[in-house]
Amino acid sequence: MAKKRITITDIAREMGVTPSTVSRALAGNNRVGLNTRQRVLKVAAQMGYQPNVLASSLRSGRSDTIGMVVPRINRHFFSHVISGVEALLNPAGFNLLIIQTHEREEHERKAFHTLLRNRVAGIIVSHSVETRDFSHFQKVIDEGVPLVQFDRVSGLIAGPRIVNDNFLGALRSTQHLIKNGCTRIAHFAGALHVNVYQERFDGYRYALEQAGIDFDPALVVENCIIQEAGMEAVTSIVLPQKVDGIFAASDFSALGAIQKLKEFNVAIPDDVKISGFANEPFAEMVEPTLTSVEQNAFEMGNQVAKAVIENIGKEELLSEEIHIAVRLIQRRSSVSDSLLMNSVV
Amino acid sequence: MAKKRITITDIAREMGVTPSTVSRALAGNNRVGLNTRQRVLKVAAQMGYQPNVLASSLRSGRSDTIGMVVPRINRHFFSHVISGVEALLNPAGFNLLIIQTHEREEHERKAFHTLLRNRVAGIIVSHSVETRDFSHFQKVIDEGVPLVQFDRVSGLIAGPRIVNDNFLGALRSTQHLIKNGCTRIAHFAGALHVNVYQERFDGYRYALEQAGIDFDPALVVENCIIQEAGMEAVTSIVLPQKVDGIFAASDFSALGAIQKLKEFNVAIPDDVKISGFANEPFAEMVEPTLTSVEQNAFEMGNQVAKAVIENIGKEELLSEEIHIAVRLIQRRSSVSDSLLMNSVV
DNA sequence: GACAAAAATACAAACGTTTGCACAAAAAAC
DNA sequence: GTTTTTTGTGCAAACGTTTGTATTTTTGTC
Repeated sequence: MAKKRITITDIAREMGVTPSTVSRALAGNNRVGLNTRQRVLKVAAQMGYQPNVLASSLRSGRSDTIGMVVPRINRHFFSHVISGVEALLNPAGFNLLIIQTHEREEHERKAFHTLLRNRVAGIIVSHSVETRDFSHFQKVIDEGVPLVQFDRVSGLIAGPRIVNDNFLGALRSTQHLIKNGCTRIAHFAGALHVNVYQERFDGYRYALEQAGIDFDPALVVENCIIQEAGMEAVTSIVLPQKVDGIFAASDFSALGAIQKLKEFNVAIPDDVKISGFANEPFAEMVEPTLTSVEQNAFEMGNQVAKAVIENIGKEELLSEEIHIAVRLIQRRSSVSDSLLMNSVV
Repeated sequence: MAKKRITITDIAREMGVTPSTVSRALAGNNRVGLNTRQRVLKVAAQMGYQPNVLASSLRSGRSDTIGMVVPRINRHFFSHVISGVEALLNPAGFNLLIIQTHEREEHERKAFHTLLRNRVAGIIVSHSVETRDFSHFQKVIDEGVPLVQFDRVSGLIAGPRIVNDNFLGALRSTQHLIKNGCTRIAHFAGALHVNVYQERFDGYRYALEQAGIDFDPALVVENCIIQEAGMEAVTSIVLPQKVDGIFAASDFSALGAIQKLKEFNVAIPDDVKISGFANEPFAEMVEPTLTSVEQNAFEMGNQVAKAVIENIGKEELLSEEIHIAVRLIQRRSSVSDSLLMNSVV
């Protein structure tokens, strides 16, 4: 395997200078003469030199790798945040080490260890749904590595937090159902110890309150974010409770509800109106198309990248919380009118 | 930032032994006494020691990081291959550095450079659709880094190739359309310089030939893999040419066709039968549900991981091509019969 | 108890960089 | 023409490990 790699010393020997000069030349240090610098660059290219990042980082104590820990990379939302992060980080000379936790707290802890052992310059994280103990987050900070949280964040941990405006999205979504005539609105909630689901729940309750509709706990389905749960909720809650609107904290459970309701020949949106959350790609493919709250994942990624870059080398993390605006996309699952148009609310 | 980290030397000093003993103890080397080894482990844990992978890799010349370069991480297929790779690689002590190319050859080249600079132990790649020049692949091999290609592979490059049985998938899919009565079958093809699309095209042609149906070049739409292209193809080819079946090399173009045909009130599957490729999640959400060829992405990931592990440290790459079986999933877009059932073909 | 063999540990160099400091040569100032 | 400043380069240590060899300690044998 590994053929002998060209090192800075090889170049130095070849040119009759010292490694330090070569190093400085490659780094663009202006303490080295212009023509030697150019010669070095030429020879390096000629010899096929590839800098050894390991040696460089070890000596300099700096790293150009940022770790990113997410529940899953194949979620529409997360993959777009990743793209947004890359879009700023790569031009800035950093690269991303992505690890998925598959929603397991244990994997999340392991991921943090791996990243710390690899001496990353910073860590970006959206925690797993299992995570309730955030001591590993604190450990990262204690090691002096900047930690940026996004989307699913814990308020107990210092540092930047980039979050969606879940409350407002939920509020607008529920208000939209009310405006369209719903009075018994069920909520498919997520795990309420996770901030995003708690906030969506809060938005839902606030909308009801504002409209003078009594909150009925019987209409809230907890842990209802996957397709199957949405289907079940139809038989267990939606039909028996004569629900006429569903605000789901997830497009997947909304999808399950649509499918199950169709089986029962319940008309959507005439009998039951539905809106989801996250605007998954399938939202405009399902029949009827699904009203949902779109999150600006790419923009969120940009803000995340900005935050992490800003905090590298800082003594103390700046603990700001940045809210990313969301917009409600109205589709056929909640509006019968064929004059329907997408509208930003 | 970076508080002082505990090193092996700190532990050694604390215990009154030398760093080499600590190193060997942590590595589980049996040249160090049992009780000192246990003492070292305890003290290390106590002091919160995190090994420095950079220093370790630099000295040992070994790395526990594998690079993976894919067009996009949010494609159903690729994200599942990634999971399959992780499933074997993580337990084996490796971690994955994932880089997406967004289908740009330039990004692919940069990704390779980044990985080589980081001295990864191996590289896994599925090339971008733009890539026609594979000199960067060769460079990786010349550097002595094992390169494993999967799905989209180039036959010009040595080393393991893990591929789907595209030919057979296309063959079965087209035969299925023929069996269900289609005689004028269009093919939505991809870029034919990419092996997967060429193979699907070949399978389509072979099926026609076997069935005694003349191949009509007018029914082949090149570069038709995205949704919009599928919609366009309906007006430009499908309707004017009185096509009664479509074998699409991509679920996305198949989806576009379904949507457009519905606009024209063409009955699916009665007037036109459609089958796609890749079994994207939306295939069973769209109306009518879409017949497609499922690829065993997770299994492919396993094979990829196996291949890369096997080839680390090898002098010469073993150039085997492994084919992963696919299966046709029959849905309503191609079968009117309500007695339809998923069948492995 | 002397001696060899085996086991445990220490020593020191190496991996490929970066970087503070020393130093020489050239340029500028007097 | 000497001194000062600037500019360019070299020297050598350091980053935190790993590892071949040397050395010490322990164990076993007679």
